[in-house]
Amino acid sequence: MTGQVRTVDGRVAGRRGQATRQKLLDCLSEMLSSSPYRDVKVIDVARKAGTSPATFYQYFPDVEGAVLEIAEQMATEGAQLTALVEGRNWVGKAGWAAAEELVEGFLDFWRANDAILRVVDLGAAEGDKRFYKIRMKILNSVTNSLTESMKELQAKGKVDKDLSPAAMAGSLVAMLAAVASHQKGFQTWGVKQAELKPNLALLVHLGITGKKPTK
Amino acid sequence: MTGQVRTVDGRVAGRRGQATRQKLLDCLSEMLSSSPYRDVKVIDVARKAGTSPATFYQYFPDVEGAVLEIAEQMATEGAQLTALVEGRNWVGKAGWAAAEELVEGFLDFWRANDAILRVVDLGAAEGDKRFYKIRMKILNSVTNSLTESMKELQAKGKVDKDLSPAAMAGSLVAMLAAVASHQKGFQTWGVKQAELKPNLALLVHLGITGKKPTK
DNA sequence: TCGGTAAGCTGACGGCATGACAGGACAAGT
DNA sequence: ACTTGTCCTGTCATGCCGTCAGCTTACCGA
Repeated sequence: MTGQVRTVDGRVAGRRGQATRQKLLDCLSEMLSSSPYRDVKVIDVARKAGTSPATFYQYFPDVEGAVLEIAEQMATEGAQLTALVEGRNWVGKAGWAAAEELVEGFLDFWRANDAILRVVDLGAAEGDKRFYKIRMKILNSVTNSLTESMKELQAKGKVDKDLSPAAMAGSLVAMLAAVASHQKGFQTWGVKQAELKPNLALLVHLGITGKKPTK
Repeated sequence: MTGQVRTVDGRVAGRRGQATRQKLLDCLSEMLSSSPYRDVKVIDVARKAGTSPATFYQYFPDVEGAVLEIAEQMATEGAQLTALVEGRNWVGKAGWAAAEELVEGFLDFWRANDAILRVVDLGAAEGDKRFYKIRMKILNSVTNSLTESMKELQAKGKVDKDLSPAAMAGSLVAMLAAVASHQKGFQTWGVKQAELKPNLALLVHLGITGKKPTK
């Protein structure tokens, strides 16, 4: 499917090579969590991985290239987020549960990958299509499912027809992503995690169904 | 109030110095719009401003320091966003108008300052308190006003009392900020600007009042 | 008009990251 | 032990960073 792993100069990487490569990715990932993206240097990553800068450049064109790789891996895992929405029933108590679990799952995923997601967000906002695509890959899985759910509700006449499901789903998902990436901020400020989740769930429910949830 | 403008080594800047300083800030601002934050180099900014790198370091400790300056200026202008919420009536038609104008004003402000806001967002997400403070300065003006509005509605019994106004306002503002910073993305994808705004306004209205708007 | 003083700017330099290359180290098969 | 292809590193040219001494410019009081 994805073809073999190759070095920058075209050689196929063997077992040892792949291990080194992965170690570099892991170290980079760690560095992204601990220091500003702008200050992450190839030489530091290489040192941390117990190798030399030259080795880094054998597997990646530059830091950005390696980041894209990590992001790609994460995006693949992120596809599982679809499961949070797909086949859900948005009516009655089940609807409230669906909203709650969506919020929960989303925040968890974001917390687990916050460092790399920050960089992806920045890249996407700066207009880099490669990052944008990755961000889409993650968000689309949720957005599309939500859009479908809303369309169904519209078809049954339970939601105003003049709403754009895509825009609504997109806005909700953007909200979740934004809140998720500033979770620490909310905490530092006055808002507790416990208060945040029900509010988000409420907004999601209101947005999708147009009605207050029955808890 | 703000004291005099000073160089890094403590001298007070005169008229000429301030002009140079401002020119550097303008050029930096421009560069942030046209190239990735990570790739903005002091030497490029200096060249663009028709001066030397050494001059840059006379006024700013580093690129980040200069960015903070720009962000500070923007945050001051951003305080006017409060006007979009303060003293608003959220009942009936006026409520819908309030929601619409809030969304409109927010997206406009973001579009006008997207480059610097991206960087502020990143800095805040990375945990830098200085950037976080600036982000707060902008968002708080809106968040606090919204929180007050909700509390009033709660006092009148028009909104559930078990909701946290702060969390709700924070979530809504975070949503607006997120959607605003990915406006281009939404367009590139299938969602049109014209569809986006009413949906956001609807969500804001639903979140604040708990009810569907009367248009 | 004429210094004197402080502001303003720059050339130059050591230091470090980048990115390329060639050659040596290593593992696996014969 | 030898060969082959993979893997790593020493080294080097290049370019940016951040700092300093020192030069130029503007302002001001005598």
